[in-house]
Amino acid sequence: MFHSIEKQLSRAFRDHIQARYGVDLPFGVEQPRQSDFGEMAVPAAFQLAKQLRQAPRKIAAELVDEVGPVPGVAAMEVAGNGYINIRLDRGAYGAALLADEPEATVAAGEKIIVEHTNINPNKAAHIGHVRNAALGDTFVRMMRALGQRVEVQNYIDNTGVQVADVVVGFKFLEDKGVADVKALLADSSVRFDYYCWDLYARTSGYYKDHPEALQWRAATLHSIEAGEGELSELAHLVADAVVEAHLATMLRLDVEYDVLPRESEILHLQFWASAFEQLKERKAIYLETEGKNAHCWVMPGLSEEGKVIVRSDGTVTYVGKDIAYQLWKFGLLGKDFYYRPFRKYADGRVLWITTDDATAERGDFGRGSRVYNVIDARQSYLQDVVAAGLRGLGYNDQADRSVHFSYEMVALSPRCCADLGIQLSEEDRKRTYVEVSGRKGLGVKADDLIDTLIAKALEEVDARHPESPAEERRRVASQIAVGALRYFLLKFTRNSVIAFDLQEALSFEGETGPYVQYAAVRARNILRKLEELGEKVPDFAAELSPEAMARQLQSEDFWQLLLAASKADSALERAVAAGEPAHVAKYAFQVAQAFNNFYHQYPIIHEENREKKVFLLWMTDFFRRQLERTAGILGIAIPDYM
RNA sequence: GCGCCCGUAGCUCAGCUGGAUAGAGCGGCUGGCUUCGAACCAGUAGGCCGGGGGUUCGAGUCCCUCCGGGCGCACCA
Repeated sequence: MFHSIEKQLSRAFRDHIQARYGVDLPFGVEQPRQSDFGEMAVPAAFQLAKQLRQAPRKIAAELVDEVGPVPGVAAMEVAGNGYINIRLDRGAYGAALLADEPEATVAAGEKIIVEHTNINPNKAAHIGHVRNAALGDTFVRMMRALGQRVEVQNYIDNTGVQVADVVVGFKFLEDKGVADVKALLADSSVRFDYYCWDLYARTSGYYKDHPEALQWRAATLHSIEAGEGELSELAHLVADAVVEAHLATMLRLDVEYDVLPRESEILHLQFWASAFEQLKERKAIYLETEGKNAHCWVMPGLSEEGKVIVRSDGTVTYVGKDIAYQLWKFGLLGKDFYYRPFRKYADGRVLWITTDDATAERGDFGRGSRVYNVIDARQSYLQDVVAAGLRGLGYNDQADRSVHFSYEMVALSPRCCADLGIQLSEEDRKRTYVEVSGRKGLGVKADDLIDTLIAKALEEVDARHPESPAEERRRVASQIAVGALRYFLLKFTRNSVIAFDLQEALSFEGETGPYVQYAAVRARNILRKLEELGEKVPDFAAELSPEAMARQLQSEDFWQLLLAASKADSALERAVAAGEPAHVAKYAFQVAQAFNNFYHQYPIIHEENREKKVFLLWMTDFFRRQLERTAGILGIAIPDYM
């Protein structure tokens, strides 16, 4: 509601300024610093003053006189040295919210592709991976909430060096073959992804002292590429099992995908060959004849030496494959995968996986008009190379619509390392944070963290609801844990490095997910309590006349509360435009805060004046809906009780 | 050396395409549970927005410069 008035207001002023002064003036509707200035402010007179060479206050006065009425706006006044402050018609505003008029959403024509998670399937997921997934998943939910069509891809690099290193660990360090690994997989006392976590760190360490062991890696990669031999079979065993583990971990956090494109298919279906032909044909890369990159195919431009795309031995680098993949996402490659259904989520959504089996189905994946790659900031150079590849092929539009949705890493605070018993060097101890490293096995595993959070939440739930069934308490604790974790990772803006602190992440008070959940639970409790007392939740539309609504909203307090609760669409649109899930998190917290304030200050069920009571109940229900919806966009469920 | 990011309250961070008196959480201090459950609420202290120039009617926000910190710049992914 707030947002639709914002849009109408902005349009009215823009049209009027265009007609009256002949200027197309892009300006945003602001929110005044002080609430007694009104609900919105238009700063257009300042910008116009520059062009018209007149005093802003005079222009503002003209605008107010001439712009004409805007639906929902009760008054406009000139303030300061040229602000136009807007006062809304409170009764009409409340009545519109009561009528629950649906907001106009964007017509979903084009498809947006979001790639996120993208964890190498060779070890357990860690906290940094969870930030990636939380950001990607939330951004997807945000766009879907605006009515956009979004496809979620989780790319699986099942043929890369990292998988190969774990295979090397199994085969050459532990002398385990296919049968042994299968036995390990069948052993329910072993968490396979954890096992690989340690093994990967061990193999990486081994290379350091035994550089000759790198030939094992080469042999493994060769076997994988050829698609034959025991090493290749081991690689598939490892990657498939770890992918399963990752999907399970992510499902705990309510993260789901539409399709899993795998590198093995990119290899077997020769995606790279098609991309290579295009790149050569359009001269986006050239064969270097001298210098250190001699005999390599190189993409010029980004650095002095250029970026090697094809090595002198003829193999393609990671970026090369990524260019092919990016071309496919836009439907520009001229090739497609085959697909088979991989699993069905509880909500009915089917997750597909790619296959090279030509008898399998064709699918409706890729061919996006806009692509977001959720990848950490350290890879921005490589993402630039990919975009440059598109440009080199003449796909400038697609390059522009190819967004590196970057975010900073999750590091560990020194205190957190101490809590986890991680030994630090003298040097690291002085730093404000320590970078996690899969190679060193240094990091917080996602499942461990979730388990710890659930245990802590369960203590709280047990203390408060000892009478509830254990299974139910467990579910509530799990929802609280996920709420806490997702909120914690989302409340930071993307380019802020998170110095992960266990104690902070375990907090359920203040600006946290549980705070938001608690507010929603309280709102529900009131409505439930009412029914327990033998009353019915009123038919608000029937009982609250426009006059009654206007009367109640004369209270400045109520008005401000309702205003705060009704800005979801405005907040959401800004957050999507800025690409910042943190803005939604912040908004959710503000609504929760407003509700807690309301809850504390006004007895609702015991209110004796009928009109006021109905109004208060409506406010409670309105807050509840807004809290549930906003939390839902953050991927945070509301427990039955807390 | 080159490129990107960061520097705002004791700590962790917001601050929307430049706008009115710089905000929140935590921590500190003071108060509030016989009430719709206190995972809550109210109050309070705490700031040359890293330094210096500039652009502008107006700068935490844009430009330049310096200082401090982080991350990239492989025939690894």
